Amino acid sequence: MAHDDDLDALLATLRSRGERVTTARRVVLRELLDAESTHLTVEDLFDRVHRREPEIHRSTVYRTLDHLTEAGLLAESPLDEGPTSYHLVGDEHHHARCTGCGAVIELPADVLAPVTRRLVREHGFVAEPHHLTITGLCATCAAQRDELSP
Amino acid sequence: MAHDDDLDALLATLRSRGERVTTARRVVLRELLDAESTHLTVEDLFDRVHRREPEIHRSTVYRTLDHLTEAGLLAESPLDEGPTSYHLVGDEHHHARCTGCGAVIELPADVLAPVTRRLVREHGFVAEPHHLTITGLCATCAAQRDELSP
DNA sequence: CTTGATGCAAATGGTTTGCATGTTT
DNA sequence: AAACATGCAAACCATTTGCATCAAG
Repeated sequence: MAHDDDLDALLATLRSRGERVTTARRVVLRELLDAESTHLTVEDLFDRVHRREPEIHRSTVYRTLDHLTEAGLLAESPLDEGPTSYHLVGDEHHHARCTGCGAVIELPADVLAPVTRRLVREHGFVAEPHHLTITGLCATCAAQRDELSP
Repeated sequence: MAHDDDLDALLATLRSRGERVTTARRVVLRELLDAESTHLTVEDLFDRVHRREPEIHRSTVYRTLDHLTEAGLLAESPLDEGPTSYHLVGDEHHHARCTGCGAVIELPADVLAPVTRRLVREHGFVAEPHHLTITGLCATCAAQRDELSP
C-alpha cells in the first residue's frame, strides 16, 4: 500500500466537497495511484477494480469515473480509438500515439504552451491542459516507412 | 455543379492509383467538395449522399470513407465525441472544440508547428498534420465561467 | 431516515463484418 | 470473366440508462 497517504488525501478532498466516499470510488482511486502508468483505459481500470472487488459492476466504474472527473480529481484523455483513458489531475500530460505500432508517448503538459497562447490571443479560446492526443509515426515506424519509399 | 473540375481531378487520381470509380465514391467526393464546411461527419455525409442516391447504404459510406482515406484523398478527424468527421486532403486544419457549448473553431494547420518541431527533435516522432482536436472553452463560455467564479 | 450510489439487464450509438449479389475493369 | 464493391442484416464494442435495491451521511 505504497500510496496510502495520497489516497487519504484524495478521499479527504472528495469528502470536503460534500461527495460520498464509497468502495467503488476508493478502489478506482487506489488503482490509479498504484498503476505503473499515469493513464489507464476504462477497460484496464475495470479489470483491476474487478480483480480486487469482483462485485463492482462495469457500469459503476463508468459512473465513478464520470463522477470523479466532475469532482475535479480525474481527467479524461480520449485516445481517438478504443476505450477512453483517465488519469489523476496533477499528472497532466499529453499523448503522441503512433498510428503504425500503437505506441503511446507521454508528453509534458507544456508542449502545447505555444499553441494555447496563440489560441487565446487569436480566438479568446481557453484550451484545457488535459485531453490531447497527437497522432503520427514514432521514430521506428517513420524510419521503416522511409526505407520503403525513400 | 460548381466543382466539376475538382471532382474530375480527384477521380483521375483515384483511377491512376488503380482504384475503381463507383457511384458511391463519386457521390461522397462530390458532397465533400460541395459542402460549405471543410469537414463533415459520417452522419452528415450519409444524409447528403442518401438524399442524392437513396440506394447507397450507410455501410457503403463507411467503407467508401475508409477506402478514400487509405487512397490518400481524405483525412479523418476524430472529434472525440459523436461520429468521426472527414475532409479532403489539402484542406488541412485542426479543431478547437468548446466543451461548454460544443462550438468548433477551425485552426490553420500551422498552429501545431512549434509542437511538431519539438516532437521530432526530442522523440523522433513525426506528427501527422491531420487529426487533431484541442478541447477547452471558447471566448463566450470562458467569460461566462469567469462571471460565476471570478 | 434521506439522499445518493450500485447491480443488473436492457437499450443506445457508432461502426464493422459475412455473405450473396451486382458493378467495374 | 475476374476482381472488386455493394446491400442487407446481423454482430460488435464502448457507453448509457431505468429501475429496484442498498449503503453513506
